[in-house]
Amino acid sequence: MNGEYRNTIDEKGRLMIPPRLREQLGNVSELMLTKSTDNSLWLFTKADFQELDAAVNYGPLAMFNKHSRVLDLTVIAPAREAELDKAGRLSIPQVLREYAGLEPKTECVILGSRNHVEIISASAYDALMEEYRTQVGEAGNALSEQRM
Amino acid sequence: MNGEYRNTIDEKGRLMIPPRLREQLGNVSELMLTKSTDNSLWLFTKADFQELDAAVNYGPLAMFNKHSRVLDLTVIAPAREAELDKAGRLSIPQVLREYAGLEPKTECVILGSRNHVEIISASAYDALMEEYRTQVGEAGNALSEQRM
DNA sequence: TCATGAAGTGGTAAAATTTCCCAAAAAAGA
DNA sequence: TCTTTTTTGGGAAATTTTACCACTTCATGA
Repeated sequence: MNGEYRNTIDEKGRLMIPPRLREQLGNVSELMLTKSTDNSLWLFTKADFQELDAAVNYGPLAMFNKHSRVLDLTVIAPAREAELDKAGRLSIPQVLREYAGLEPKTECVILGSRNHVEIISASAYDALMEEYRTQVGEAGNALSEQRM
Repeated sequence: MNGEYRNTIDEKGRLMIPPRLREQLGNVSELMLTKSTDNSLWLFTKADFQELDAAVNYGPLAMFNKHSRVLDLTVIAPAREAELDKAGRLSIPQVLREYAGLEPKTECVILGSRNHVEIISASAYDALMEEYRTQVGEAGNALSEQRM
């Protein structure tokens, strides 16, 4: 999934997902919306989310595993079922809106990334990009060494 | 089970469990409420709790196994039967309230996680998240190595 | 024994929010 | 330009939340 788009949250807390991204999500109606790790939100198809959930919470005693618990409480547990209305809009529950700083009328960036859509306020996005652009070189070197 | 919600304990020590989570608990009336590992509480259906109990206390000699005993005494043994009233409210026994720092009028976070609901005071939650968010990268790496 | 009151339990009605849907407006494509 | 698709806004219905009230139980002391 790819593509960067911008849109504003309307007065009712809804965000329009561009048709291209809807299509890439498979025009599926069952979605999951959750917190990411950077004050942004991630939107998955339910199937993809469940795969992630299963990988994090593996086995009946996962709740006692520190690593599982960290990922579960930060990313998996906060997830909410979501779907797009007939006009392709996503309504974002209040807890998630607050986490991502998405008050009504906020401009935000909508990014297609691999198996999910990332939703982030424009201001948080700009700040994040400023930080990440300084790290691109380093990240690229480190990753390519790991893989070769 | 998924979803994050916030609510306050009422003057009588009761906490309203949001309809979405009630539904995910299967609208069952027989529940078990117990201590978790982080000054929070876990709410299970009786069936799921028994499953956990069985996983922790495996075999007739579990009581001699140090690990079983640790988990049993900290998490399984303190469990109390619980049920929700017609308005979906949970009354929390005093011992458990004290463990989790949940006095009346305390704001708390209610999280659906896998097969249970986690109940934690808002202040404890914020502290925990601050800690956990710094550990997400590490946890993700550790888990993905284990699983591959 | 009975009145009193505190603490817990159960319920209701109104207010606020969310969800769902429709239709007009705008944009895009032919 | 005309048709089709997309976007925006708003209204109505349904749900959820809040605030409040009534009742039971239990302990106390007159």
